[in-house]
Amino acid sequence: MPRPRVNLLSVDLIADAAIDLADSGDTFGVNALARKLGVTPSSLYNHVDGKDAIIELMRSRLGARYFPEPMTGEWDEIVTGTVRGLRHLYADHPLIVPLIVGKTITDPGVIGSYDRLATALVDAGVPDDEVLAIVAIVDAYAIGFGLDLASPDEIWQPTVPTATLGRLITDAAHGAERSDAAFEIGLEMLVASLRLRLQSRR
Amino acid sequence: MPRPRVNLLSVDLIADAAIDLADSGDTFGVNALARKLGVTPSSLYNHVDGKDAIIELMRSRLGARYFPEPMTGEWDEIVTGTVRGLRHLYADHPLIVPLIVGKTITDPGVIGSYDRLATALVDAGVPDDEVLAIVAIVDAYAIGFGLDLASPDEIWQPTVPTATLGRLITDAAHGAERSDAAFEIGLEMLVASLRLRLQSRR
DNA sequence: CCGGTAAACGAACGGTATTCGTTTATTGTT
DNA sequence: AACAATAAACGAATACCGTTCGTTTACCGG
Repeated sequence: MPRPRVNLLSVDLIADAAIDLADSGDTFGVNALARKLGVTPSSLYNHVDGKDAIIELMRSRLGARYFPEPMTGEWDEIVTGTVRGLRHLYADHPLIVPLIVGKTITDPGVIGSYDRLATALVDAGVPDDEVLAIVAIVDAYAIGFGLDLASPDEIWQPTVPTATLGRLITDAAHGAERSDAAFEIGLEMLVASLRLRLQSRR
Repeated sequence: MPRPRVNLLSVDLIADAAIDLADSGDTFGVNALARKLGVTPSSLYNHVDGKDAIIELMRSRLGARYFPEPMTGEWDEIVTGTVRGLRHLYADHPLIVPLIVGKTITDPGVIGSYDRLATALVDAGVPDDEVLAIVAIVDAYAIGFGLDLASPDEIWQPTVPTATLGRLITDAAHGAERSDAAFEIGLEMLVASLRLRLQSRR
């Protein structure tokens, strides 16, 4: 097929299809993505730089979707807003997490979000050398709870009898709204701890 | 080469070499692992069930290495001990994290560790439907801080000017011991929050 | 009208994980 | 001691995967 009259692909189309593909549970890859788009794998390289670039594109697009505008307000509002946004993102797209974990973040929009969070913490009085750690905690907290909400029965798969875990796993499947409540309480605890930490530094 | 007089491979040899390979930063894979062991890829399948099984084996071996005996004591000692152990594990082997994240845990030893943690929390009075969430938080906290300690300058890679992040990243490289202090404080906060949560439930 | 750009394809390359059949050393049994 | 079964290595083959490159051809600007 030569160049078609109307383009079959675009960066946004690829990003959206990639997110759908990852969400579907089928193993993620360039070939599968091309198949889903009804296109040859090589065609994708006219629009995008390869697999890693596509993944970074997914991060960017989801970031824009869940953080349409910069967080504003007091530092604690920015923290809670960021954590809640991340939690929703990871909960809605849990299978994206293994793809992006450990990969370097380059997207300017996402970098900007973390930068604003870091700036807010610095402005609030958090010592420089703890800001990155706190940002990491915030991120980890959201990831942990997002996964917990979305896939409670797939993380552990006991093949031997357990004292507690097996029972909890079967019960937890029905506790999504309870997980929600626990998340809110945990978030409140997190922010309270940060407030405490700030006061002791002043 | 036929069957050699003395075995070239064993499950433990494979597991250790796999951990070394992942730690080295070279892209992890069965072929590369076989190369490192001076052996054909197919030979590995005489001892091991494939890539995922090897990864699960790494988790198991590292678990045994960092948690040689079951945690005992009060619930808060078990929590802090587990988090510290996980942190050391992830900090010493940060490149393992992307390999194991999102993959189902089947190793009996590792399952047992989580099971004992869950049991301790239940015994301490944590409501059933929050135990899994807390275990997930504990895990996420360790992962987040482990990565923070081991690779502070690779997580973010700003290509545009930032207000705060860029400066913090360059400074943070020299702050490993500060990260250590922040970790301990964060851990103390975590346990304090759990204690508070327990009291309010009684 | 014509030349350059760009978007698709198809073919090919090197790499990966995995399977299967083979050789042969070791072990256990009669 | 002879022999069968087991097991550990290899080599070849398979079916992918991500990526590159050359080719075709539609579109757009001068």
